[in-house]
Parts: sequence; C-alpha cells; structure tokens
Amino acid sequence: MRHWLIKSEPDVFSIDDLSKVKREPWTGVRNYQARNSMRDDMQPGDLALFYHSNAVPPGVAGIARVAGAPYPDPTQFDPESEYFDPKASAENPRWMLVDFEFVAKFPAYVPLQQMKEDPALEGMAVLQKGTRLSITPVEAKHFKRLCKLGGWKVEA
DNA sequence: GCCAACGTTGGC
DNA sequence: GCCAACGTTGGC
Repeated sequence: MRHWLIKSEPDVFSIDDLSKVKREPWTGVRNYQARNSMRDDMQPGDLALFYHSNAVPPGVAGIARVAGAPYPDPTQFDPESEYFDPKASAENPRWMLVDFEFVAKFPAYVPLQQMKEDPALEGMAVLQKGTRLSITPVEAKHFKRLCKLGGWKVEA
C-alpha cells in the first residue's frame, strides 16, 4: 500500500465536510503531476493524510482513503464549472480523479509548524520550500509518525 | 495583503 | 525550443 498527502482548503472542503459526506470525488485538480498520481499510482485502499492548506494554522487534520479506480473528472466537461477545460473531450479526457472516503479525524490536529520541528518528518515533500503540489506521495515512516502525532491508531 | 516559488502559456 | 509574461499556490 502507498501513502499520500492531499491538500484541501478547509474553507472549501474540510475534513469535517468529508466526514459528513463520507465519500467525495476529488474534482478540480489541474496539475499534471497530481493527476498522474491519481491516474497511475493510487490504488483503492491507499491511505492519505488530509492536509488543510490556507488554514490558520495549516496542518494535517485527518486520514482519507482512496475509494475506487480513477475516472475522468466530470467538471472538465461542464462549461458552467470553474474547472471547465475546453481542450478536454469525452474521447480525450485530460483530467482524471479518484474518490476519497473518510477514515478519521485526528484527535490532535498537527500544525505545519510542529511538522517542521520534528526531525522524524525530515524530507517530506510538503515541508520543502516552494512545494505547491496538491497531491504528494508520503513515505510509510512519515505517515506513521503523523498518525502518532495526531493521536490516531492505525487499524489492523 | 504580500510575495516567493513555480507551472503554464504563447510569441518568436 | 526558448523564455518572458502571467497566473496560481500557499505560508506568513
């Protein structure tokens, strides 16, 4: 199993929103690397750290799980959507996504500042200066460490 | 609100 | 294929 970190602005979609709807198509990703991760590398069952960006403070709020196989992001075909892409067609979709389902909200929110100060998390993509990628792979050891900091026990 | 970092676009 | 201009991200 692989591990991931997915960013979301809590004003737009937070861990609490995910816990309410249970499952959510990850629409609107318009970055090729992030798309490739969803399209090529994610497997149903993979776990992801749910990161709140543009939050006060920013940090990891919980855990989500890849809920199914990738499929075309429907918003790319919708002229009414802010994510509409005129260069995409049903025959040639540009943007693929997966659904994420709610797993847990951390008992303890882990602020970015705490992550930066933790030697055990050194090397995480989200801690690199200038990393704007909305989806990044996470090493198992970093994932485990964050679960521990968040006060969440991984189910067997 | 500022601004550094970085991805994308488009003229050439 | 280069690269300047532009737009976006996201911490602060």
